[in-house]
Amino acid sequence: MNPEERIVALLDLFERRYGRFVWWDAPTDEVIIGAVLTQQTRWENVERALDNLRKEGICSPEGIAAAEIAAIEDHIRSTGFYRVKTRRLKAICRKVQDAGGVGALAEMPTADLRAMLLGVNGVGEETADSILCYGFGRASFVIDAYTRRICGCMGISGSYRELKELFERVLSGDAAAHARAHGWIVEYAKEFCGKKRCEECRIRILQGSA
DNA sequence: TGCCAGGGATTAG
DNA sequence: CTAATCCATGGC
Repeated sequence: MNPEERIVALLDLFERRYGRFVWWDAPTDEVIIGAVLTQQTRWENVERALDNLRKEGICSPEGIAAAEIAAIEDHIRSTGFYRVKTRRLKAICRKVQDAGGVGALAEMPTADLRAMLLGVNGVGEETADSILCYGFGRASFVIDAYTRRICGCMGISGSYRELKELFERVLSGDAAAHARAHGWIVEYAKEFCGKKRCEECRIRILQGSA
């Protein structure tokens, strides 16, 4: 099987296993903030921080932009790296505001919006794609550590761009399919890519030969 | 107890 | 372009 065929087989396996569920369904405001908070951090710890921000009514670009540094640091401490993340939140929220708010961003072409997000200090490719895919419903595939791990098990490796383009070729512009596929990868990886369960993982059989 | 989590920036080779 | 290091809390 060639790489494209392996991805198709992988996604078929996932759909049969998990069905179609929405992995991350949150308002655009929260996706922008959550995407930064989840960098190198377990989601459960991010949820606590988001709860804190919601209670304070500052879980939005406007809220973060107006809030005190020390207050934000305190609310997001559970996510680790709280000082850099506060700086990053301030940076991206300021940028969103300057651009006219999320409503204005929603009107932008995907490529332009992606370039804009990447221009923010603290927003790399994965964070930008998460925001595009889950916050703005764009067909922009997210490559994370899990995706790399699973691709590696199928004998597929490559740069961020190469892997992203591989998935996007297979998913052909279907934004909802992009969101589902990445969600499946994370669920599967959490279930099987811990040390022990690796033997139970069925992905290796997708390598095929030749 | 030590290791690692849904990264990114910076610096060095 | 790859590798190492820093950022830091929380859970198993």
